[in-house]
Amino acid sequence: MHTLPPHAWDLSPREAIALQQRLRNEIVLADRFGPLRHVAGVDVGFEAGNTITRAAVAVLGYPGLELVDHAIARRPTSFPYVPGLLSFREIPAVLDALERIRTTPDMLLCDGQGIAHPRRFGIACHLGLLTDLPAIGVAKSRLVGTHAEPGNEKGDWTPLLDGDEIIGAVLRTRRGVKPLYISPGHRVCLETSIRLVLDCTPRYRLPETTRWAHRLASGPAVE
DNA sequence: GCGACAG
DNA sequence: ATCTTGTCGC
Repeated sequence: MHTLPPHAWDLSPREAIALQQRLRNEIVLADRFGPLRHVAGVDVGFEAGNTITRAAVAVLGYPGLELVDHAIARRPTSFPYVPGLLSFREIPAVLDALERIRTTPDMLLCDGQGIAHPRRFGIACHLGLLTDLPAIGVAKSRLVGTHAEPGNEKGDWTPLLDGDEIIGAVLRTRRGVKPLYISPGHRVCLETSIRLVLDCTPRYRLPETTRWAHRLASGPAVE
């Protein structure tokens, strides 16, 4: 697929934060998309002592969830892991992988937060904006916010709050497992994000999109 | 100054 | 994220 010309990536942490403050105003938190035919999982892994970043994209049919396309890309790691600035470390390699995809997805499920972020600009917001695709943040743990423990059944959820602002949902995707932290990234609302994630999670704790992307990004160094 | 802190 | 064996539970 084709992606928009991105901004510079060789930024200092303070410049990166300034960019987030500027780009956060472009985020759309309402459903802005047509029929869903393909959903994609995006994930990143590291090799050679973190010096190489490996990104993977897995495109699945919806609602069947069968793998229809995938791509992997590697590039030297150029930004450290800094809580709140994850996208600057991972997105450059992800864009490389997206350019190798044949089937442009209708929705991205990203590993990490959407607006459940100190500046409401997690990796799902950043990637959604640069690709102009609807994007949802699916995180395995919390970055910011407070919440009550959701019920124990699949589909149970509680709001993730920052003060009195709802920034996401703590969602039980399977009975008795640790909940996932869901938050919209771009062109999708929270309610739709929750429904989509549940639709993509028929059996395990993580969505099939995430499982495929993770397998490709962290599995045996093939391709 | 003392914790917290996506991946 | 990544380094790593066995182990508890359905």
